[in-house]
Amino acid sequence: MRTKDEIKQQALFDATVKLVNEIGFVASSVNKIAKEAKVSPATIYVYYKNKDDLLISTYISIKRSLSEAALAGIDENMPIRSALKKIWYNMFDYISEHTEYFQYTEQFANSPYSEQLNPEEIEKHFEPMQRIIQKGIDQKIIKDVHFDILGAFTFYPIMVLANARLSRNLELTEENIKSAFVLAWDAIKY
Amino acid sequence: MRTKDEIKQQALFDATVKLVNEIGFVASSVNKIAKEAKVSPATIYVYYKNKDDLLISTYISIKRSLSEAALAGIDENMPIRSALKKIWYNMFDYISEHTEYFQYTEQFANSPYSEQLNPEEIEKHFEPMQRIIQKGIDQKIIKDVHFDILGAFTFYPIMVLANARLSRNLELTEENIKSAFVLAWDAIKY
Amino acid sequence: MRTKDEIKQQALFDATVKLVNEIGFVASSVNKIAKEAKVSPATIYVYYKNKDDLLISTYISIKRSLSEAALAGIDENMPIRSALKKIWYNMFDYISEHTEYFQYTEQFANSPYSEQLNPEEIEKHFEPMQRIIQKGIDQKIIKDVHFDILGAFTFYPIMVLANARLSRNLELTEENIKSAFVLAWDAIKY
Amino acid sequence: MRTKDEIKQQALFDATVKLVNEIGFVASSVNKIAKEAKVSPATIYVYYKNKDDLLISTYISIKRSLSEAALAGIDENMPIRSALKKIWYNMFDYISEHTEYFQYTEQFANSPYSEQLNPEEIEKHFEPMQRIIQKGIDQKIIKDVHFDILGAFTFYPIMVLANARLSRNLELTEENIKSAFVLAWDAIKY
DNA sequence: GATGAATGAGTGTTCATTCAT
DNA sequence: CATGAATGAACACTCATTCAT
Repeated sequence: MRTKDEIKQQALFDATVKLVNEIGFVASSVNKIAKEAKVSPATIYVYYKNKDDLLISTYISIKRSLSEAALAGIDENMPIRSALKKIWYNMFDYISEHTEYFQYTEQFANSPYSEQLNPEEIEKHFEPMQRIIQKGIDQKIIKDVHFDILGAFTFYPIMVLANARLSRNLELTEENIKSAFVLAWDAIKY
Repeated sequence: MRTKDEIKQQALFDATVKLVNEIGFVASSVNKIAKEAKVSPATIYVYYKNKDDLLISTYISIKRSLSEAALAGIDENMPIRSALKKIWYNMFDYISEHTEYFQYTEQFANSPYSEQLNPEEIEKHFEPMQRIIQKGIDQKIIKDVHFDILGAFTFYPIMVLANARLSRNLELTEENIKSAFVLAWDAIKY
Repeated sequence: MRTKDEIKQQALFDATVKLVNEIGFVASSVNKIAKEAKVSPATIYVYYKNKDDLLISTYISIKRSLSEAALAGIDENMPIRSALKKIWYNMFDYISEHTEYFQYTEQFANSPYSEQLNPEEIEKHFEPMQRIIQKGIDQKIIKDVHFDILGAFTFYPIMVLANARLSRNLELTEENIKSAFVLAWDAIKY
Repeated sequence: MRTKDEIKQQALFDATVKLVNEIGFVASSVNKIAKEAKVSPATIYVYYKNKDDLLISTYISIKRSLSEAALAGIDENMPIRSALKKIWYNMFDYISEHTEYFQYTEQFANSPYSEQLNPEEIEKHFEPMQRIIQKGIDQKIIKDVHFDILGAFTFYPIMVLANARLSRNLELTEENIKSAFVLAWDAIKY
């Protein structure tokens, strides 16, 4: 019964994201998630080893789809700046269309669950970005500093700006996004 | 009658920060915090209204001390770039000396507890930074964009770089900090 | 899956009544009731919404069975006096056989839990008595006064006399019950 | 400091009665009573051995004052019926003026605290009633049955009728009180 | 595979009481 | 005498997980 499986699993994914957004990580119990997904709590243990597994799988799932969205339409032969700009706008689009996914990852990344993650599991999805940036460094278009520093000024500000909790006063207008990319580029460009 | 015991309150603060760092927000129960502070669980309710109050007060306390540390030695008549650089290094120093405080705030800010915060309670401590930046904008030294955008490229990257969870591969050497400030300044300068 | 266990629910009912009798309402905690019923405290919440629900349900259950016992063998066409006498003796029998049920209701009725009761929920079981008395009034066999007054002299004294706490010195002999009914009848008869 | 003592003790008495009425026996904790009386919880233990002692003393206090009120203007040489009628009206007056005292005694009498009472402590206050009734029996004015039975039809119905919880539908008009006494007298008269 | 029942261990909080001043 | 601080034990209730079907 392949179909049935996937419907339940999707329902669990949706319920998990929804609940964590509405009531937070702490309050999102297995029973509540099960009820939200209209499934028995025991059923969760058919699909996942335990609660941690459910939460971690949900996180990975979102991260994978974020990276796919970010890389849509990217060709590694594009000019560096154009490629980064495209990625930037892709991310903003994705985040503003899926704020609930994004907020889930924010909560997850700062919880101890994240320690159970194999970091490479996530990083591999973002390798293309890393490759583009490395190319920029090699071509002396981008500053030659540690990748984490570049990332902190390229991608991380997106998270801050898209996070309603952290940027309460900022509207995500086209104008503002454009300005933000200018700052990002000025920061990293050679 | 006995008088309230400053030492106990400090022990509760320390225990809260320590436990949240070690086992995370979710697992940090009142009983565990009390045991860590070598105090009865009931005693917590002498000093705080409830668990939320304890966590929120701890957060505010840290934020206040971070802002004080950041502004140490700052004179608002200093040249803009020098002032920001000083703040930058102050923050790095503080965070690297108090990683546990910092990690606490990261977990807190992404938990639903943060919704109970009056945002102005925190923002007021960071007004001097805001004033310095505004002066830079007025003097056409800093780009004229929304403050939240400037902040996202000035102060938030510090958080990422100092956060061991997010920047696993980066060592916080003098060299790296220096590089990072260059990026920050390039991002925001006019 | 398992099915709900009638035996467990009965055990909870018995344990609740027993404990309230032995140690009183105040001291009858959920954990103690669970232990008495040889059940996990959590199991109580499978069968009842919360502690109040358990106590209220237990009360309603007893009241229903008391009214059923009181009305056993009653035909509304019997002569008024005979019917009331039969009810009287039924009540005494029931109460003396189930002192523990009765004492539970006494404690319950004088606790704030009783305010959560829908009064009609209870009263509906005692409507037949009310109808018999009304017939007595119509036939000028019983005094034409408010039903609550008649009740206070008919049924309530049973409670007092059967209550060991209130009538410590009285033995519930056949003789005494007979005498008591004479008083009740003299009080209400036209 | 005699005066101060009595003020505090009175405040504790008032607070106890008030709280038990408002939130019930179960919820009336020592700390809450102390706060209501504007006194430290520790102070209660200066005046009373423990919580039980406070509750029991409060009960005895009320019972004594009820009996005093009931016997006001009673001369043991009055005709039996007049004496009883006077007592009856006294009780109604007292109860309707002090419903909070009365409700306290109702809750107390049905709690396990009452087992710690020396019954004679209370009964001695009601001896005059008992003597009057005994005289009635001797004079063949009152039925020769056990005193507890007579009491169950004389004084207890007052409790029911005055108890708002038990007689929700009854207004305590002059008319109704008069009717009720007729029933009481008819019940016990020879 | 899927379920609701069942649970021991734990949750945040309040309890009656004692301590130190 | 009078107090607020302090507490271990208990409170009602929920947790993540397993059981029996």
